[in-house]
Amino acid sequence: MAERQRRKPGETREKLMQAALTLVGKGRHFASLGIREVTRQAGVVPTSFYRHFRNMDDLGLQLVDELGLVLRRMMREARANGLQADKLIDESVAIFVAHVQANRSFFLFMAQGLAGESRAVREAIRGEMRFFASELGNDLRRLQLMPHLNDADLALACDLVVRTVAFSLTDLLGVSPDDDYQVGEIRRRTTRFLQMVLVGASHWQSDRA
Amino acid sequence: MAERQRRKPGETREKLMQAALTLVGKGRHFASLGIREVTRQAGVVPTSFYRHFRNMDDLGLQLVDELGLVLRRMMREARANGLQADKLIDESVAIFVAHVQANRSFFLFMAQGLAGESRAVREAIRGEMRFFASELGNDLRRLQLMPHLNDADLALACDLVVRTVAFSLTDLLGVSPDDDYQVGEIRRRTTRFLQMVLVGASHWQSDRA
DNA sequence: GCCTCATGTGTACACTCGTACACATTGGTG
DNA sequence: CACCAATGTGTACGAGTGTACACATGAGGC
Repeated sequence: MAERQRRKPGETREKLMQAALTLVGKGRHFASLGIREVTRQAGVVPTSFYRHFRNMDDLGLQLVDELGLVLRRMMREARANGLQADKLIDESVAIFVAHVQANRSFFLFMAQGLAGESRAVREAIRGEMRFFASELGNDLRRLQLMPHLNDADLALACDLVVRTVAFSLTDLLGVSPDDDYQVGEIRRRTTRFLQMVLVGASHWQSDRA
Repeated sequence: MAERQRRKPGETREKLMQAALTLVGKGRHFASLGIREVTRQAGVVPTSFYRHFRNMDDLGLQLVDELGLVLRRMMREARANGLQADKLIDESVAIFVAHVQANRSFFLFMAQGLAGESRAVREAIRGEMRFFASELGNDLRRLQLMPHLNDADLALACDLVVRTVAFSLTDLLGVSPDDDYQVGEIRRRTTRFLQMVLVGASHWQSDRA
């Protein structure tokens, strides 16, 4: 056990979370992972698992927390990018696609968790989506786009945008990340969806019965 | 074995599929089900499984086929319902909600399968959604709504509608079927989403750069 | 310098799992 | 009637699973 000395605190914990993500990235579903399987992938003895997590659901919840960080990074980059409205959708979608490719396993976990086995994980992921939508609402209000919408309708539109992007996520995860053509098609298609949603939002007030 | 005599052909096959759905309905994820577990729920010996399915993925694929029947029934009912445009969205959403409640396990399976472990099941479910969207396109064209859209843009709008409904599906499956208030909220919210999408589609052509 | 706590290891046990094999019973076809 | 294919049953085995328990080792506070 000479190599034990250089171990940082929390290292095994990270190895276990990373191991779960790796398995998900290899095509496994999170709900079908077992404790032994994860510890094996992490190169750790099974009993070590319990030093950090009570069970697999607990590990899932902590993964959602890290997922939150990934999403926040993505938002920050999108915000820093540009403010001219015409290219805004296009570039935001591009940033989204890039982040998904760079963190494929995380987003696979997110897509699985939306209809996953653990209610707690499901709701945690939905919470992240709600947060994302509300931040988007803040931005749109600040940029004075959609000034004719009241708060409730703006929130509705933002929710619809986030849902649309989330569904595109499952498209994106279904094709090989190296298949530039398919990825480009999904990017274009997502952009069109969002354009259509925003056209709907622009004409919303005036069209209501 | 006196009770063996009254067995119809294919009965065990149905019992197995129903057993898988039952387990999914109880909150389990399809990806985490095992052959023994399903046969136990079906009241059948494990080896019987292989008389009808090669493995769990195979059973999943056959479940998707049955899911197709459920979706077609739902479409037929929606079509038979009414043709006046103003209430069309409202009533279609109501029919959707009713069918989800009546076939909860099937739709749970569908929601899980969208990001499931088996690529074949994933693509089969997407195929069903594509079919649904194309039928919706036929109807909209026949009813002469959205006459200003060319075929590609109409298909785009229909795809967006189907995605929006599919996401609402996961909302609906997340609340108790007896919670009338929450179910009603989801129904109203879904209706608003679809209205917004259709407003976007109506103003699509004229707004494009 | 010692003691304690957080962390990691090794062993063990009772289950469950997928699946192979041989056998029993049926309904339909020659 | 004899026979076959389809379908169901029972048994068996090796591998994998969750987790309990006792033990080892390092870091930090007294």
